[in-house]
Amino acid sequence: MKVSREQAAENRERVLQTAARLFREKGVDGVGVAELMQAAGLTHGAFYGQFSSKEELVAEACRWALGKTESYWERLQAREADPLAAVIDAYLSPAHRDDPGRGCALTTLGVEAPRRDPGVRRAVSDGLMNLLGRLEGLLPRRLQAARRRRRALTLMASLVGGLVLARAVEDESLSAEILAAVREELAEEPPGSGSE
Amino acid sequence: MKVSREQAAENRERVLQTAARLFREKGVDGVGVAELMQAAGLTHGAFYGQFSSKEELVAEACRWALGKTESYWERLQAREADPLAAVIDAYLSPAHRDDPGRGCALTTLGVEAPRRDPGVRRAVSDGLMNLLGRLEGLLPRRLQAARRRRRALTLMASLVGGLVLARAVEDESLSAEILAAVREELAEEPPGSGSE
DNA sequence: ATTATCTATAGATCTATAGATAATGC
DNA sequence: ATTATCTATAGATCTATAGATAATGC
Repeated sequence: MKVSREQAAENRERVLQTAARLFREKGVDGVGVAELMQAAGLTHGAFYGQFSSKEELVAEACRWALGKTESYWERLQAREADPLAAVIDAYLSPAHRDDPGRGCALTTLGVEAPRRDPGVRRAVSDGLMNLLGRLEGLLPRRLQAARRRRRALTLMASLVGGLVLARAVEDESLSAEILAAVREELAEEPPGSGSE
Repeated sequence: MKVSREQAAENRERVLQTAARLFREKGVDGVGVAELMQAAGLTHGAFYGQFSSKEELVAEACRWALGKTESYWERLQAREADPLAAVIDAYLSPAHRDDPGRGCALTTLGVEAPRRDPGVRRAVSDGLMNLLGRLEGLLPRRLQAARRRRRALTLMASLVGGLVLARAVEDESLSAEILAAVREELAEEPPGSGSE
């Protein structure tokens, strides 16, 4: 049965959101189109009216997920007294670690990007560049632009790596230690010193 | 046809090495047992005489790959004047970025660990702990043990995240910029200051 | 009339196993 | 006799498509 144009757009959005969650949780190859569509409350066949291939969906899901992370950072920036510390603490929190399905896609889909279609890599690149821009904006103004840039790149790397490692290990106490270590070290390093 | 016990051990080792490479390159779900065995020069069926399941092979391949990285670091430590700088430069080199099949498994299999069997997580945890121990040993002695530990954890996170991001992006110049930024920032930060 | 969604299926994969084969090693 | 490897296949999945259905929107 056909649905209204509006309903169809809603359905598509729901597929995208479901895909973004399942791909992050189980990996792209760990989720079939049929399973995905069932989770979104639609049938397998309806998928190909919405997307031309699974790979196209992967790219759009990456873009969608990274956009969500960016708008989350934007909200933090608007309401927190120390937005940089807020981003770091939220990123390296146990809650983020334990919820990859809703978390930053760089730590999940980002690792799959190199072996996927150019569209996926494009989506990840764009998302990363946007997040880097946000981070740069949170760093102290007194730093030279080139320093801020370098600092933002390294910060992003530490966040991503810290979360990946905290998720990878089996031992809960080691995992908590990783999160705390990176958090503390990022906080302590005089981030605006520029005086090496 | 049966082969000698020695030959059988060689075959098993070759399967392990092939698996460690292909899993890192294409992801665990991206390689079938049949494809893998063919690449190792054996038949599909021979696999189940060597391993009880694909998942068991994944765990052993993780352990094998991380062991290789550790012995590589050990070699650097033995022959380089500044072994810490050597490890960092090698890790964040374009050569490492462009050869995931032979590179550090934390950046590839590490991300898959959370969704795999406990044996895989165990292998990754053990490998990571060994690498962390090596890193701690490379940090300046004058630092307190707790500081060294924290520094090693953060360093490892920056290395892993930097490599993951450098591989994820499409744009070669952005990728090179990421590697250089993390390398420089890790070198500049007075790694033994302890004077925040 | 158009089109979003449905059911059903083709064709290609996947892991794992069963049973045969042939060389090793007692 | 044992056993590492082989061929062949079962049974379950996977992506993608073809053709039917039924509600929307002109």
